[in-house]
Amino acid sequence: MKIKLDYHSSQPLYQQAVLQIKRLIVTKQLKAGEKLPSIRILAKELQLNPTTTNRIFAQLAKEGIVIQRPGLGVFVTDMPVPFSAEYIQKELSRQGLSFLVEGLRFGLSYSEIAEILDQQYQILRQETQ
Amino acid sequence: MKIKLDYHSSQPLYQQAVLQIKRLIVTKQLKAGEKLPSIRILAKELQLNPTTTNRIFAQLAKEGIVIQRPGLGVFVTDMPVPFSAEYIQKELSRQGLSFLVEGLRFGLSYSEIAEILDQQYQILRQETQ
DNA sequence: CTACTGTATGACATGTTATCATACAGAAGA
DNA sequence: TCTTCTGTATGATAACATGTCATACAGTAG
Repeated sequence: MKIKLDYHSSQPLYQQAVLQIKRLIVTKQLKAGEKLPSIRILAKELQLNPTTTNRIFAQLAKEGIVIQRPGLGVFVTDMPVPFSAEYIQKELSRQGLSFLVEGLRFGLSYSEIAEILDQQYQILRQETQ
Repeated sequence: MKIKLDYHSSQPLYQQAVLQIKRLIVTKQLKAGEKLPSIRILAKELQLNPTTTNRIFAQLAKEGIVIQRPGLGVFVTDMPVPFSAEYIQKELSRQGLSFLVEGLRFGLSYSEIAEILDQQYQILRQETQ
């Protein structure tokens, strides 16, 4: 599975993995219905404990992104996002504000910050299948 | 001090406060050289323990945003940001990617996500003095 | 039956978040 | 000098997050 973890980062490994799997999904490198590696397989691949790997999938399942089926495996769902528009707006506003304030604090202008966002989007687009 | 904490949020209180003080600084509601409330005063104001309040300032001091001076108080610095361009680029790219992937996962388009960022920026602009 | 899957539990270690209390030391003004 | 403000440092405590490790249970398919 196309996941790279930074084992020296201050970001928790399972959070890094969650983001990267979401990334694979939004870029359609992982499609709805597709099967992900099993807990034990992914654990070996990422050099993590199976319990930690399970936490990755449990987090994704909690957000309705995958479904874990005993005896079968973990699959990408094709359901719509189970969150209200208000929640989405509030949550993204919080993340956007944090991103923005950090950028301004670093001395960047708004257009420079927006450009970083655009850069990341272009990278995602290139990955998109 | 113009700080509002969400005591029911999953975000740590001290992190919320750090972000809000940065926000006051980038909007120039707090200017370079200006004195912030003392640890004990802010602690009462925010209903926090002085130790927790000190953590807020210690974090800001670590990022070079304020300076703590015994007997005097806490002051906004006027120094440039002590981080390399590479670090800034990497850090903001990470935050931007996370923001972007969350938004896409929520089913928003890139322009909708960019608009949320713009909304937040307009709010900041209105606060700016 | 076997071998794969996810699930559930406990034990454990470390770090974060936060409260509480106490003591120390620098700065300023009366 | 004395008092009172300031930040600093330390130790105890608690709950939770993060992560490892091991074991057992249960569902699915060949």
